[in-house]
Amino acid sequence: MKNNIQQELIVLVSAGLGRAGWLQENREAISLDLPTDKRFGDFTTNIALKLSKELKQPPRVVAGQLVESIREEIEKSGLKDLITQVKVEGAGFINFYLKEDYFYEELRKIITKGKEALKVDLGKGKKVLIEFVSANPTGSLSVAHARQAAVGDCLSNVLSFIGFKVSREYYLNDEGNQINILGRSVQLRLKELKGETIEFPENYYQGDYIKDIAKEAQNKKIKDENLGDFAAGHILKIIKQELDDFGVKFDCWYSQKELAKSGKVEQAFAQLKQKGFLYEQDGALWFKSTAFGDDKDRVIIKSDGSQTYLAPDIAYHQDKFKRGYSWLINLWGPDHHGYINRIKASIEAFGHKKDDLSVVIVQLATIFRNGQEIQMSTRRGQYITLREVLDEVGKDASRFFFLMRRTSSHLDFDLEVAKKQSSENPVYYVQYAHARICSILRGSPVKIKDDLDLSVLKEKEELSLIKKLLEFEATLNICLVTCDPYMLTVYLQELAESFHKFYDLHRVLGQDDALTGARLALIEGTKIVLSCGLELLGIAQPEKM
RNA sequence: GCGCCUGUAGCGCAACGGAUAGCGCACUAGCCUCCGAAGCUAGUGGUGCAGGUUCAAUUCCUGCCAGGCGCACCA
Repeated sequence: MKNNIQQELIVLVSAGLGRAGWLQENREAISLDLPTDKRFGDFTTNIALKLSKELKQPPRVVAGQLVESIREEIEKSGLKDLITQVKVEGAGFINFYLKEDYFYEELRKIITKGKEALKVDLGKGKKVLIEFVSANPTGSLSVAHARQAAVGDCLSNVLSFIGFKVSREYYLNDEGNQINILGRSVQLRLKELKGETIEFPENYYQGDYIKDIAKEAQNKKIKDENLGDFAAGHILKIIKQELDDFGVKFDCWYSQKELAKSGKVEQAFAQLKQKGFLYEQDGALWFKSTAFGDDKDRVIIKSDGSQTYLAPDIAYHQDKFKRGYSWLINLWGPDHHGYINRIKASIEAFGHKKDDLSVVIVQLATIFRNGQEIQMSTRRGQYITLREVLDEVGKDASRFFFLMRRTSSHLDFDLEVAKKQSSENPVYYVQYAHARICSILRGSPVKIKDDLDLSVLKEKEELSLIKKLLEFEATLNICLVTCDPYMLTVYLQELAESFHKFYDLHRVLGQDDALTGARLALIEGTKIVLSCGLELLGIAQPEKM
């Protein structure tokens, strides 16, 4: 839809450049954008500004000549009847003004084809693996995980909507140090249950849930050496339930323990060794990550013979590619940013491109309660959990909240404020628009006909609402390019605003049939886009609230 | 010390390098005999500091100031 006309306009500009004799091979791509200000046409290009230096002429002079060439090209093209004006404005922008018929036809596509009309195949079936959350099964999920879950799930939704074949994966650290410590923590609580006086080490897990697990282990007579696995399994069930309640489902839970058993780690080492990227020093085995731009080489087998965390992770990422994924996206916390170079080095060592892996750092959400920051410490069990946020704020509001900031930005979140202002949360603003539309549609005696005449929609608010609907596709593209779904939340607020403004000034029902019919179609189209956007966010689309 | 993130209105946040820097909360003044006032309209008020690149800088680069996070043969 819009992509098509955008492409056609770019061809026109390009032809205009050719006519003016300014077309060159190595010129950067012609950009044709939606103007930031709606008064400046429907599409705009700054190509004349870019060219002015090279041509040693003032921008407006260049633009003036170019616009003449473009006009001549338009006369010869199929767009002749759709374009009302092309003119130079501002510093030297060339702005295109489209006939309203174009927008009416695009709206008609949305109401006749529904959500299908909003789809555009940017992914072409490319297989992408999104790994996120991947929290150790040693305690309930924190708000940091909650934000990752919201972002990862929504990004997955968006990517599948635009034609990618997406798998959501959770890497499960179900063995190693942390699991051992977890097991010993339970063991100590067991001793405590038997009446022994214990001293609880600083680095052990201290939350009350450990005591609950200890009681259950006692009932089931779990042997000491199995306590770690038992506790991890127990906690994993809790985590799965928390994610489920948050509306996040994973396609695959990838077990580190299974990976270790499979021999894939050793195979990966053998390949790296063959390629000359491993060496021994100080009794340890090192990966030569500096060959790919890392600051220093990294140990993968310690001098005591055990593996570092990096070892299985190298094999894990290699295995992702072996499973047929050509694009990997990892959502990591900011504590992992130093880890990016070494893991990218590893995929390059196996012959993949650095950009085949996109690492998105999801910044922390800092939680306040009554203005007081809550310090996070998993081991002491002092942290706000996903569960608490869900219970206090609800799924829809909390998902929207986690998504409404750029993922790379910090998020401050006072639980008390969020609760108190919950009716003023932006999610309600968007949902309210949807419910309002449903209410009008319910009360309408008139039905939307396929052959209705939309050209009666001439009011400013009507046209800007239609144009806003057509920006949906560009919004999804921004989410793709930035690997960040937050722009969708911004867009939906703008769309809701555009609708509310229309609603306030113009009545839908009770007009003559032609106008009521057209306006019903307009709000039906708005409902479709709102509903689609909310669905991608994983948020309810209430018909009443 | 090194690396990453962030400095925009009283507070919380927007702005592919573009045109008059937007929105919510708060505050002020209005709008329901009429499709949902969880809404709309108007007003108040702003780019941390200093340079640089550019026709154009909130955006890119350098330095400084401030806040957050991370810098293991931990996971």
